[in-house]
Amino acid sequence: MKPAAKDNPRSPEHLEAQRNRILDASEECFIKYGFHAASMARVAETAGISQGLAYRYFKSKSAIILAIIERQLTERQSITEECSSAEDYVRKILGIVESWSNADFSRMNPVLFLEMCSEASRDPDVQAAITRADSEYRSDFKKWMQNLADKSGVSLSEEEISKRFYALQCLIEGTALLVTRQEQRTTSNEWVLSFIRQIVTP
Amino acid sequence: MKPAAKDNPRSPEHLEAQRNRILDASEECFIKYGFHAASMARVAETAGISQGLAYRYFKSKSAIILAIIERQLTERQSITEECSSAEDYVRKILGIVESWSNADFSRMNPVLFLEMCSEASRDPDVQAAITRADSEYRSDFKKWMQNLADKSGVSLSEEEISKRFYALQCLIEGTALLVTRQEQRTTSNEWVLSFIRQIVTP
DNA sequence: CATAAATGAATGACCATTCATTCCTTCAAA
DNA sequence: TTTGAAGGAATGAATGGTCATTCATTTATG
Repeated sequence: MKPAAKDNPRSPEHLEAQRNRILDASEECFIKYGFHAASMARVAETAGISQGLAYRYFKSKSAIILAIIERQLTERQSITEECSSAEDYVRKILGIVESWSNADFSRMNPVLFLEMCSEASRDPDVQAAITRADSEYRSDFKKWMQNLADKSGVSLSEEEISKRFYALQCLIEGTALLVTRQEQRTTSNEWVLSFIRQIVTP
Repeated sequence: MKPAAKDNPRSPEHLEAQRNRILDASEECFIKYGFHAASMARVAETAGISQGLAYRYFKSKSAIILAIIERQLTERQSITEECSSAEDYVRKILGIVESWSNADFSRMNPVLFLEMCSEASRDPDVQAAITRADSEYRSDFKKWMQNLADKSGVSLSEEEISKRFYALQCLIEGTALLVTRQEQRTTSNEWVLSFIRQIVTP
């Protein structure tokens, strides 16, 4: 019997695991110190590897941030695919906003998101990656919203759905921005939740 | 006759002008490169002074970011004071959101705002400064909203107004976050404006 | 002349990236 | 089954550069 593939340094599984270890460590460090203030030395230390090895897996430090965006996109796609019903979709969105409001950042970290947006305003590659992610989200939302409208016998134009998506983004990302600087939440976000419900009502 | 005080290096006016020059240059550089990636050399060059001089006016680089927040707070206070009527207040808020949507960042720069929030998640001093600014904004809003409710004969609790303010912040800051990464706006933000109007309706 | 503003070169730390080297697995030949 | 060569994975010290901050010195004013 062959040894377990996972422990074999030559196996594709090992390579991908290493890659993910580096991405995990990078996320951790970017959140803790910020993208520019996080050194590759600390990323390597956090990942438990040597500094040089990181450059076997990623061409440069900024290549890592692109890979993080890509990975998040992939993870999200699998989530979307497994949520079949329309109710699932909005429940998932509300779930993320509410978990953030309760300082639960396990699903998607708002500080990391901020860090990426900051970088997007300067690095065109990062901007392109995020724009691509945005349009995937939008097209998902369109599909879902169109379907919901059809069931209610309401007709919604492409443009109308785009406007709603823009408002939805504002609310989600506004929440992300707010929670990054509040030690503890004291205010309820029921207005935000009510607005989100308005948006998803045909 | 004495020479004009403005050109006199010993006058308090000159000292404050220098200080503001450094703050202006810092804002410009933080927007352009990000807080950690902007070097003091470049800040000094942008301000047209020597590197050492910046340290006569600010103890350290992070002291500058605190001073920027303080200065914005001061500027905003004078704006609030000069807007007497209730209509003025909401017109001002709508004006900011709409100017951002039209890529006009002259009033308050969203990228700079992002940079500060990022830093707040790591530097407690920055967090404290922003929290202080937040509560000034909130107390302004409370005063204004309470007044508006009274005129309409509606009674609004402190808590209710806090909730509305939280939602207002979400919408404003969500817009800020979105505009930092879109090359050109294609979507109208009429839903966002409608939500803001709901918030300010007693 | 005394004093404060301003300079800019110097300092020591730290950074991203590279590369000569070592470690480890594979696999074909004995 | 053992051997050893081949080559990819991993190391970590070295490199060249940049950074924030300091300070001896110069400049300008009252």
